[in-house]
Amino acid sequence: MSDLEQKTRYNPSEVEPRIVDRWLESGIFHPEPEGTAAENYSIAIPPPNVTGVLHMGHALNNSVQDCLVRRARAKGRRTKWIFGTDHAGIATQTQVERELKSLGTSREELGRDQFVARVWAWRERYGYQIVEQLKRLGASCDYQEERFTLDPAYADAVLKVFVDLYEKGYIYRDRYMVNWDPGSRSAISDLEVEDREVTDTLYYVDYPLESGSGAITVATVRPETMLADVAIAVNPQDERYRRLIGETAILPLVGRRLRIIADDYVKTDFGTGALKITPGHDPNDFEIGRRHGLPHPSVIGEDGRITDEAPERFAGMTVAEAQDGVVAELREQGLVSRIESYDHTVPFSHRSGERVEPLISLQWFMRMDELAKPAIEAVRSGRVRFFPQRWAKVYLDWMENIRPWCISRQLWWGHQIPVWYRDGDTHVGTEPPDGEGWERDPDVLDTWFSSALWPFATLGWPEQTSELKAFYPTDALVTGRDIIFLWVARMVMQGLEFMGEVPFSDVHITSIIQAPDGRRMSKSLGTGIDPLELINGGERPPVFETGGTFPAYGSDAVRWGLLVMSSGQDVRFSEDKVAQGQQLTNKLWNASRLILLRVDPGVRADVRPKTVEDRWILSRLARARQEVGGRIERYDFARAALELYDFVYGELCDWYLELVKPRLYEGDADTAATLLHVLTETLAMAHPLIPFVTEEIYSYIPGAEGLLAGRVDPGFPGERDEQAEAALADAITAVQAVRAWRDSAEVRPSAVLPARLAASGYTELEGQLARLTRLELDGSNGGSDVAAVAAVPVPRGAVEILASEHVDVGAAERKQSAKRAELTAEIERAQRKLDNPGFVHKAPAQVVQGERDKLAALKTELEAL
RNA sequence: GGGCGCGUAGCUCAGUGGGAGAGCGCUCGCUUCACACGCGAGAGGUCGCUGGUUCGAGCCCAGCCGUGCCCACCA
Repeated sequence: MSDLEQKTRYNPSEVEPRIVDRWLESGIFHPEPEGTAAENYSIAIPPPNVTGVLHMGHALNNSVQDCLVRRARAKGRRTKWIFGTDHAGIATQTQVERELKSLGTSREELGRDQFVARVWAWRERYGYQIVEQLKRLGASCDYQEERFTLDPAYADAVLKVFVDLYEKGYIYRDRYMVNWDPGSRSAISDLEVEDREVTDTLYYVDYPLESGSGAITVATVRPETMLADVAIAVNPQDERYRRLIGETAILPLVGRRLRIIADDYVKTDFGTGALKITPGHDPNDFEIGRRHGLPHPSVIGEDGRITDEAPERFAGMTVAEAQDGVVAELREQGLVSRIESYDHTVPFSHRSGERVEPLISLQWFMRMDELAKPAIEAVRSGRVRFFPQRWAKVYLDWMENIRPWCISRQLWWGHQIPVWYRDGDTHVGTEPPDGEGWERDPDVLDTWFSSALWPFATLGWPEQTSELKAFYPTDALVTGRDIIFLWVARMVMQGLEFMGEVPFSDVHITSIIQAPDGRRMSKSLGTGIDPLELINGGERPPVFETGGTFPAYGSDAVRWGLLVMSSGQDVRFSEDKVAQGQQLTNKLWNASRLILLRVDPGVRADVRPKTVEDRWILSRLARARQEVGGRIERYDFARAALELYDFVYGELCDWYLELVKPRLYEGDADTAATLLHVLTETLAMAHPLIPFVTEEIYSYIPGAEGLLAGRVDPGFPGERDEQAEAALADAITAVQAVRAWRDSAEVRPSAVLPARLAASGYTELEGQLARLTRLELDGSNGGSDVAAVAAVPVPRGAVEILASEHVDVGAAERKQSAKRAELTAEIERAQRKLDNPGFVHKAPAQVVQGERDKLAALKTELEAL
């Protein structure tokens, strides 16, 4: 134990990796699948992208989950944190394609099989990075049962779900307008589209009437799409155009005849009131086209270039080139009557960042309305609860207006759709059809389709495994609000559909941590902060104006800091909070050193209170244990973290350890036993929040067995002791009052002053009061004969300071008069309140009495001055 | 256009009906035998604005101002 002597600072870099190894070797993170889900506790991790790296969102999210999971273990529940990674279709494919490009090749050149093999190799190379990072963070996942969304068993589950839903009529294939992402050259779902504010040019274009009597003017921000116009629509009520309905206009540059049709969709007070209809390239026009039975030619291809359905001179151009070309020709012909700058929102691909091209395409869709019904009911009835609650409304609003989901993606990395075609025949099944000539659908499923099965597919479904019985449904889901629709909602729907039970009962939506300057944390913006740089030390990114490097804060500090930052609101990252966490670990370390270096190695932790301060700390510990544990269970991690900090600093270290030092130095066995008990229970209480330092200290506690991470809480936290709490509260107030007075009287800190205690109720604590304030209260300095030079008010009386060379009476007096004014004001306020009949009659008796007591106390204090 | 948040000490944030809080920063003082990543003592807030409800409002209600996010098919 001699090494403790040397280590005056806690060094997380040395300790934490060692502790991780001990945990992993112990096997305590892997529960055997026994019992039922109702008895056990489980959480399914939001699977990180297999080739991803840990970012701040992961760090927070997993700190939260680890806190819950460690708390559950301490309560003695069989606990499983279901672990694994996601194949992340687009993200992973994009990474590999980028590499191919740098090598001068492409996926097309490699061919599908080669390419997919290449992605698997990529996964082998980078897939363990994030796993190791989670271990470093201290996340106590069941790493022995790691899942991957492309594992053979998982893939079987995905295909089975597809086939089942197809057979139920929920999944169908349709030629429909989709969001085409030219970046990934795939369709994407509505949820993967983000609107961005863009300044475009609005062109007013004259379309000549066939009759030769003038023209009809339309406004458009996308003149290039006019090449696919099939009609012009006006509102049937619009007096300006009513006579033109049924007439024909001529599409400039193309020469196509466009019927002028009437549709209520068209706003009379917007643009020119005449709308060009391009069903192939605009979602609204597509709907209008359907209503009017119009064709929907396409002039923009999936490669983002103009097709040969357009006049030959435009074919092959990019969209931007085509726009320039079209506008130039229209200008030449004098058909652009006006242009103006126009701000509006435009869809962009969330993944590739490219402007989404609405295209008509043959895709697989999933009808969601039937599946949504029970999922809505599950939240309405409270079988699934959101924390904070307001997110339930967000979920419900979306669910109630749910639309079909485009589930096919034109990628190669993912679950290939289990559908085969031959001539006009279609085979849908988990196995390929018999016979020759069948061709499999080349598309893969949206990654979220497989993620939606995560809580049960990870446990062996569709087999009826003991894992499923033991751990489904899970207890909590912890995630960010950005994937409530993408993931949470879909898990609820699929869980209900295939397991007949919700996948989790609680959904905790975490805060989002922004960069210190308030911007979104993002790699591309340069605003990201790498959690591992905080843990291990590293260069401060440019978002920090201070520059320099992070000290190696350690995981505990980062975890504590993140938890205390995330009280439910979005919050700016604050390095100070991480530093505060580090100080907490160091404080706990040193408090433990004080105890462990002084207690006799033969002593064992036990509850053997001898004094009022012993009873006080036991009472405060009981309160803190209840508070910290309760806060964690209510998903109030910020408060749990602060409660812990306040107990360790404000009660254990500032007061109890100071009070108990003399007895500790004397080697009193009862004191040592009680101290060990308090320390052990403090460590246990703190462990879910700061697991490393607590585990490390625990290993030094005499008689402590096994790992703290595997220790089951003894349960009942103990009784509160009101009498001891009141006595110490007064003593603390008194000590602080005397210290403040000493400071104001400019008394040297080391000087011992003769004084007299003229207050009641301090018998048990008089000696401590004297020691902590450096007063001599034993009466040997003259007793009642000597005149007091000052009186320091304390609860129920005063401490009278006797004449001494150390006292600067003048300085003290100046301070005292300020204090007197303050007291007088407060007395007046309390008196006024009590003089108010409304208050006395209507306020609760307890409150009125409290005010009376306060007034009396204030008066006593003023008198003592 | 609709919805949900937020505006409290110089900074980052707690605080949901009864005497305004924390961390950091700042001031003063301490090499007190666990910790100078420490200890003790302080300074510093018309709780965005305006009304209302209440005996009592940072907290509840209404409006306004500022700010952020989500949803939504106005060319």
